[in-house]
Amino acid sequence: MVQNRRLTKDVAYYQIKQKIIYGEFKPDEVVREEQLSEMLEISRTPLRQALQMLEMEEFLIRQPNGRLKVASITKEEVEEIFQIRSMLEGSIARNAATNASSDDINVLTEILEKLRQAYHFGYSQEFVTYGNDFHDYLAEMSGLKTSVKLLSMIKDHANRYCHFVSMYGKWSNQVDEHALILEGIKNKDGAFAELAMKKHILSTLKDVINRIEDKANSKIGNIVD
Amino acid sequence: MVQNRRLTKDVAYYQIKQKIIYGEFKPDEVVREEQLSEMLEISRTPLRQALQMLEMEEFLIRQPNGRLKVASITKEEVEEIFQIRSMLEGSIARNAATNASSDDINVLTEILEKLRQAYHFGYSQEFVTYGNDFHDYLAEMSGLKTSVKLLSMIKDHANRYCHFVSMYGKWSNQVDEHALILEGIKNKDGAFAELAMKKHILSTLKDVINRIEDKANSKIGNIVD
DNA sequence: ATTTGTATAATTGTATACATTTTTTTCAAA
DNA sequence: TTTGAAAAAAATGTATACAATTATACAAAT
Repeated sequence: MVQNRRLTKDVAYYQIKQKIIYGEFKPDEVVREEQLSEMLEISRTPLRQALQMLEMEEFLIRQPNGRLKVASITKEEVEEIFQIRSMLEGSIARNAATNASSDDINVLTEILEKLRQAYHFGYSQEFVTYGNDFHDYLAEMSGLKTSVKLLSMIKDHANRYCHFVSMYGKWSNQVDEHALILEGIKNKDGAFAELAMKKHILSTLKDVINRIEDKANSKIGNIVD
Repeated sequence: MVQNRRLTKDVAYYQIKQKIIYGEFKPDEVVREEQLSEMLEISRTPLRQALQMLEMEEFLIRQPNGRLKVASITKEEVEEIFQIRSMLEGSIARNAATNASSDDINVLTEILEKLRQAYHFGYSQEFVTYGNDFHDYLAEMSGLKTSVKLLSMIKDHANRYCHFVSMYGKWSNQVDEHALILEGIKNKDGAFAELAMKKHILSTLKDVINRIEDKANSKIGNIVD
């Protein structure tokens, strides 16, 4: 009998990654294996598997002396990540438009409506969730496995930065931008959907950059650049 | 004293990856830890670190029962990889053109000349090497760390496929295409360099696809699609 | 006071033993 | 002959012991 097991390494991977994304582990902080294995109450063996994964994703950086430190976040890297996202998600939107079934369009329409409601009532947590749902559903539709894989690797880095500069509730025009993408998909217009998606991602980047400048001006928090 | 150590896991990672790329381990073949640890004469602990890396890069696929199998190669995935490469390397060429120093241009000119010679004399091994050198040097120049990282992950997958369909010596126009990219860089024309690079990558994809069709027609070898 | 060398502690790297899960085999009953 | 359950084997998952490397503390020399 084959069943999907919940492996210790995967749980550890997720937990450590969350701690990095949400700032419990700070940029450039050194993490030790014993410390982590005690914290997560697991042995070093599965822990090291988890650390290896995070090292591959460059959330953790192996120093020449073998110690691991939490990756730093620079503004330039975040800008690059959004540039890459605009290209990858652009392709995804184009392919999704080509492949779209009427069921797909119904699902996306529902997600968009929930996004609109969340925005209207100021539910920032739900707003982020439905936004992600929209993008994830498109990714699934596109069938572009490699693009989706690469995207998943870099998205969390961008999310980390967004949390770092407290982006929640700072988005502008996101509802309309998503609606425009859906418009292209409904019309099976791949080129339109691609362009709308690229604009949307770059507009999101602009929001993030504005937020960085706001924080820098008001001298709140310590922004790494 | 800090020194760069040669870790068992890294050696194992490289060796196993080579065996996958060059077909010693075949698509869908199941690999066992004990088998590999005996073959490489290392214990399971560093081996498992290496396997974890290859799993993250999707050269190895973890099945629900925990067994690892060598990833398959489909024509669609290769096409997608080249599409992504054209985008990433396009950006890289654009940034490289912006950043180019006269030293950089000299280095690239030398590499191009070596590439031309290798092509002229039919040295296919050197031809591939200098081609890679050209792209790697641009990648370094661009300063786009994330793009370079993602590229390195997907390139080896494409190389694997190229070896699979015996691409060596089947390239057309590569010398001229590289020359055109260099032209854009010399003129600091980012848009031109980006376009030339994109065309170059997609032209390479076309070569690969032609090769697939040739092989399919002549019934040589077993092509996965 | 600064540097250098050495002993000690701390940390990571590796091997191996054990636990758990999955697969295969065996063998009896239908 | 087929089926199914139980036992055995084989493979992966985890914990731990040990080895090798790196960092620290501190005394001695300059």
